[in-house]
Amino acid sequence: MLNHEVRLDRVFQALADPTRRAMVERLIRGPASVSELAKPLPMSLPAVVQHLQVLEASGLVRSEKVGRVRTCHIQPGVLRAAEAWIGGQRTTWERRLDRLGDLLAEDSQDSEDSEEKE
Amino acid sequence: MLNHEVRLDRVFQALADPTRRAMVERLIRGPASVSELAKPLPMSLPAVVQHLQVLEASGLVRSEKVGRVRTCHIQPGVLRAAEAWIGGQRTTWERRLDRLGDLLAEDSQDSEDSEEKE
DNA sequence: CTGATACTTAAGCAACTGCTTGTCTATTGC
DNA sequence: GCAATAGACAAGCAGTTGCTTAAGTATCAG
Repeated sequence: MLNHEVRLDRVFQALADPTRRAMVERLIRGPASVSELAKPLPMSLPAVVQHLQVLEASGLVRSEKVGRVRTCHIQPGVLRAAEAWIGGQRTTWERRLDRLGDLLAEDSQDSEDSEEKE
Repeated sequence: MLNHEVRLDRVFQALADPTRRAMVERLIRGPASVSELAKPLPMSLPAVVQHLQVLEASGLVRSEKVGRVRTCHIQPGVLRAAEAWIGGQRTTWERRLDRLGDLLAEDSQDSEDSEEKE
């Protein structure tokens, strides 16, 4: 299960770099070899491979080598997990806003009864 | 406008640390002072302040000082921006799956006509 | 077999992170 | 005023990150 906290660390860490986000944006459109990934990027091939290792460690990307070419593809479930964490925070926030709204509504309607239960 | 790429960098970088995610999870339930934020965390107060600076630099959190206490609160729009980037990737992925599905459906129905347009 | 292709591995380096401790400055309560 | 509180500021330090260049290995094409 690999802790789930550590996994989120690695996913967000992986997405924190523009080069790696560009690689994700490329791979989301379909698999690619390492050199295809490297072609548009302004850096050496070993640098790209290192970014790829970060993406693989996060679980966002997998790759297999066939012959002399390594083909990389996205693992969309991990992307969804990151989205879910953020979404969870957002819904907590929205529920809190709702509760605050309810309290305000209560406050404005009761001038006859100053004590509410609890 | 502050480049939007750099902003995503900072947001994901901010979320990549478990301490900072814990601070976000705390603040999403309502504002808190620096020492309130620090209380559950196993580190010195200056360390917490440094994490707070990262969160502020990302735009995720704002704070104002009144008297001697600095009160921090979430800026939920920035959280939504990060969610939107991930969501955008996911929908691109899903559209791609749909297209692949369509192609497979075409392929399996036409044994009479081997050439499709383009 | 021979050269080109597609990576792989390793070492090195400047910059950045995530802490620490120590000191210092503003409030606030009495 | 005086002490306790809430935080600010700075230096230092081990470990990580994001590159680089240089040198390797394994395939494939002719």
